[in-house]
Amino acid sequence: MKTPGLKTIRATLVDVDYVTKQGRPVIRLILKKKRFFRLFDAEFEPYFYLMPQGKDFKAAEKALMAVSFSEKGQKVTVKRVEEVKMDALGKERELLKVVCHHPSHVPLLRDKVAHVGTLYEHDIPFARRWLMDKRVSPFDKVEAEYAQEGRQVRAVKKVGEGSTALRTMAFDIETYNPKGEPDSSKDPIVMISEAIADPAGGKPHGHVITFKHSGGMKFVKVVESEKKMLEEFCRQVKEQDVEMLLGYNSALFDLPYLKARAGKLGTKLALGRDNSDFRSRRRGLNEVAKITGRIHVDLYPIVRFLGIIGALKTTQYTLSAVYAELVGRQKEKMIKKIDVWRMWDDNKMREELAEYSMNDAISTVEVGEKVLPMEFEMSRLCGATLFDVCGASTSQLVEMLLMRRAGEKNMLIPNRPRDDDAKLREGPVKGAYVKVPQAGIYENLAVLDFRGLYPSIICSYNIDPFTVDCEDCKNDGYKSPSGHWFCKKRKGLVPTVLNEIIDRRAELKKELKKLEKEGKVESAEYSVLFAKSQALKVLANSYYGYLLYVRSRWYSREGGESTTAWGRYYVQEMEKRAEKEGFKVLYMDTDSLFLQLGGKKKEDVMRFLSEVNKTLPEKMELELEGFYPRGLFVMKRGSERSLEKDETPAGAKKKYALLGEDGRIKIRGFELVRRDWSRIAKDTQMAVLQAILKDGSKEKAIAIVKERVEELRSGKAKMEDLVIYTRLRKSVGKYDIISPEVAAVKRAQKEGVKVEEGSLIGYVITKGGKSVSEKAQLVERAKDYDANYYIDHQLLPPVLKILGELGYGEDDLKMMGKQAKLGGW
DNA sequence: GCGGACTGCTTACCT
DNA sequence: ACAGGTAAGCAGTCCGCG
Repeated sequence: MKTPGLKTIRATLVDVDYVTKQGRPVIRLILKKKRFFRLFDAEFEPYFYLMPQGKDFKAAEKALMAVSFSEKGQKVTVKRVEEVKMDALGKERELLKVVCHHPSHVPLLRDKVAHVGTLYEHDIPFARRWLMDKRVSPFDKVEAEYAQEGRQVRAVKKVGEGSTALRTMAFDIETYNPKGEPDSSKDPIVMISEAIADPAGGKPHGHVITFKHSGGMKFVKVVESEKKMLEEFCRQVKEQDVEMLLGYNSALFDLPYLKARAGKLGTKLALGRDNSDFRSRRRGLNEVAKITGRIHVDLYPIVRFLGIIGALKTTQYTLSAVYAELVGRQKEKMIKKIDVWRMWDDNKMREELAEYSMNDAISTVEVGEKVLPMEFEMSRLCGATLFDVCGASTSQLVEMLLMRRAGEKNMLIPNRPRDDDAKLREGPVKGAYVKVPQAGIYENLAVLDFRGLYPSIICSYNIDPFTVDCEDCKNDGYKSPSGHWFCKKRKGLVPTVLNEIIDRRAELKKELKKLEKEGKVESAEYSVLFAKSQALKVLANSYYGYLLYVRSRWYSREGGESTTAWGRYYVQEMEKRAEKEGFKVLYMDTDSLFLQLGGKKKEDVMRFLSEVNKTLPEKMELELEGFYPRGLFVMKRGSERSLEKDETPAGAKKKYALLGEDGRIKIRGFELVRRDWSRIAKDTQMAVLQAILKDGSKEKAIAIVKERVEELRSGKAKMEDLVIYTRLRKSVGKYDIISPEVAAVKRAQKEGVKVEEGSLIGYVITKGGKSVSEKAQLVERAKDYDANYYIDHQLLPPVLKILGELGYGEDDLKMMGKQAKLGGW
């Protein structure tokens, strides 16, 4: 495509946003070739769709064109109206496309034209709309034709996959904090560290900028004052031509603090390419910050997101905890944040503080290297900027992708429900099936599960809000066990997109396997493919939840109900077949079956799998999760009594331990995987489990328990092993019931301790008081501990449950409990 | 007034 | 501010007993 007077550039599209110039919106692109390169699009017009009430399109058009009003000094009118045909809410319809002068007019017009008809797509962010309509995504390689004058884009198209390599700097600040929390109106920033990522994948390197001598290390740069330090930091960002700036909680802490100090000291925080600082914007619950001409990414919300979807095991989201898990080793330098001010004041400690600070910035880069690849892929996939994707919830990601595909298919995007409509969608939906296990120890188990059960059902049965109970397919649609049926003629958007995701992921997994065979696990190619596969997995697993999410655009209660109904049907069908084959089905949860092999062999399991898979719909597959020499299900609390009647003891659901063939133990649901149990209880339960599953030795197990009881009783237990952690989800006053953690917080608050809503509370049960709540004290304030509580309520119950399965009689266990109470060991 | 049974609130887990 | 299913502890209440 060559047009006279136009230039062409091939580069990676990195970012899109818009500004207003002389009242008109101008799309701004950042492309990257060697450096960032800006292009503009002043021609792109904001618009929305309108479905007129009644059939009179001409009258509607007239009414729209007649709208004219002023708001905040600007005149608002409709620029143009076009008639369009779209696949709208399940059928072909005519609609009006209403073109406006400015994106900010859309919400203003919304109310003024509501009487003409129903509005659609009136809340699509303008830059995203541009990406959708131009059919390009961030991190695509694009070819753009532009007029040299004003760098106006005339045409843009995707020509391949772009590079995600950006010049990346991470930064971190240390603040003076004599009061615990720093106060930006008084307390200076004492150090700023910055680390530059090595494009070749090596260790990051960087500097610490400070204004007092901090040891003789090379990386420390001493300037005269705090003000000079801020200026030096900005100068570095500029000089290094930083394209991506990373921080950890930088949107909420570092950047605002830097800005406040800059204001106080009479200087500017010139981080942007236009020397501006940053702009904060609320998004959902969290705040995000944009820096002009660079990509600022706060890793904290990303890490939280990974935690929520279960990709991270840590329950603490401090940089060091996250670093330890992601990078696989402890951070080199650890200090307590409370000590920063003391270290700064101490000439001998300042060097250590500088090392710590440097280390924080370096760790931030490394955490970024672990979590960003998936975000890049998500951005490419959903056609939304990194800014939009980072820290977005799974429902937002699913929705971004659906909206994008809807646009490509000329399908109208359904509206998000209003608050009151969302309320109407509330109400219970029957979910998965869970089989009650029989408590006991078993030998030779096989665990089977359906690969991606819900996604495969949604695809196989075309489950979508606009295919459900379709009139044409009343008699020959896909009939779900819940009584609804789904169209066989038109494929819904949800299953279409989900299908693409599943197929693409299957391809990627093949490629990954191939690379694994070639020993290329460490290669860059492998990590890119892995990140893609991760992004697809996150999305695929979110569609079912999204169907039932009351605020979703593609909500379908019937679809969700049918998905779980089919799920229950298939997993129970597999149970019947397995039993018929001669396996005993011990336990099932949602998509999995635990078989007891009994006299049968592994080959019988494999044969069973291939047999049943022949009969399942194409997208559905039952897989072998693994073989386990031993497994344990424990009694449900309170079901001990039924033992007297010689009934089979009912096991607890969602609690089991399996011994793998490799000797590893897989544990689900036990106290020892919960953070609201003390470490001593969890460690002991683990030790007992090991002794029993691995060694089959109850003597060993009992010895461990005795030892720990003695430790507690004699007062030798370490405080840190006694802490119970619980999240304080509401503010203290809002609780109907004063549980131990709430009582502990209340007591601490009375003495001036500040506890934030949503923070993790660590408390210890002490000797003072009658009820557990009265005895609870925050760990920092606890002086002693109540040995009896820890023995009877923490240590013994979890282990007795396990020992109970070893034929260790109930009476023996009771004795052990009593003896513990009496201290008679 | 007491203790046991039960309910409801709450958290964190499983898939 | 993605879904439902589940265990479990503690507070608080109810109830029978005396």
